Amino acid sequence: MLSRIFAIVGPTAAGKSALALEFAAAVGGEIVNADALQVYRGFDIGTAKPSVEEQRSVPHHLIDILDPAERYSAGEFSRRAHEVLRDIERRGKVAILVGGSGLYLRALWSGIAPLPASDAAVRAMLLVRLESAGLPVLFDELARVDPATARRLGRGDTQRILRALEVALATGEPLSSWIARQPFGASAVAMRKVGLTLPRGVLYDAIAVRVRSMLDRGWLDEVRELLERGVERGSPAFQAIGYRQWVEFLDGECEFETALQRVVTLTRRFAKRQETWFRKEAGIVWWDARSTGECLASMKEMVEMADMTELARIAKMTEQAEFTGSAEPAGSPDGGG
RNA sequence: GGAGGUGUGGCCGAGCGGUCAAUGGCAGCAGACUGUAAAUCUGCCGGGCUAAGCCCUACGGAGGUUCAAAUCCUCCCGCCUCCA
Repeated sequence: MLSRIFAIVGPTAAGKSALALEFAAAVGGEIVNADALQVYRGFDIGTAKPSVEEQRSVPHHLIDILDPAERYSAGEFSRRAHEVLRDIERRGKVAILVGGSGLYLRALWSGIAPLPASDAAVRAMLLVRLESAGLPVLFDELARVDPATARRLGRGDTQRILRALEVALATGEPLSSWIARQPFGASAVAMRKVGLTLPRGVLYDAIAVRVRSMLDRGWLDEVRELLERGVERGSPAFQAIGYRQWVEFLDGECEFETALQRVVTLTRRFAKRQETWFRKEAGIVWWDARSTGECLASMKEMVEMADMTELARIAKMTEQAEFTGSAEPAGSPDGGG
């Protein structure tokens, strides 16, 4: 069963999707998106979403499930992924998680604490206070209500300071005690983890090339359309790298070349952060993304082995059920290659 | 040909006699990360060491003035602007 769930991870532009597609086609698998932005409808080119043909050729899950204004989160992903995985397992298919959102994967792999979702009212109040009082004041407040978390966070970490305060205020219980009750690792979904990577320089070049190709495929038109359709510039989906920069360009706030350079750079830094994250994640088997043949073969082998042990198990059960006592021994776990 | 300006670490850009291996910013590198995570944040960032200290090489090049120069002077080289 372990061998029937896979996760293909690694930095952006390493070729995770392509490998997943090939693997899925070979073993009749289904792809589960583990990416924070591919969930948004209409944000296709810049998020490197699989094409419609690709999505038709292999079942895909957790793609295009939200409107740009809706919020996604690690917890939400984890819940939905559990469901999808259970479903795929029930159908006896191989599940292939693909994505580069480290926290999301960890939430699934290690079980994220059951924190309350973001509370809009509390959040709005905090934003007002941030505006009027400033971050240092909010940090001091956090140090009072949740000293453990305050100690952990940087004084300039607006995002986490707000979230920690939000949890404490909304639930009356500090974030640190929520986490203490169920830290990472308390529950887990086991799977085979495959990491795809490239030497830094090669990866950076690949990113530049891919950004260009996204433009050639009409990325700018896509952004233009989203704006025309009335998608708010501040909606969650617009935090995807590139989209914001193209909006600035389309709004006439910067030159095309400036925006382009910015997009490439941001993507590189993102890829670097992804590598930092996955590097320390335990249990990932790394492969050079330039030669995925071996990796693919290895994954297929794992599936075959899993199938065989499954067959052997079924055979054994059948044998026992027939209880013919001295019948010839049926299927055995070994076999040809 | 004449007048003026300018040349700083990978890039941009401060500094204009000592407290300068040189403020900032960018890029780069490393790290953190519990519902915004493609987000957010932190550290390092000339080289070498028996590293909270020391040594070396550095502010276009060569000289010079000073106890002391990226900072002042002379010449040379490159770039820019204006007048011819």
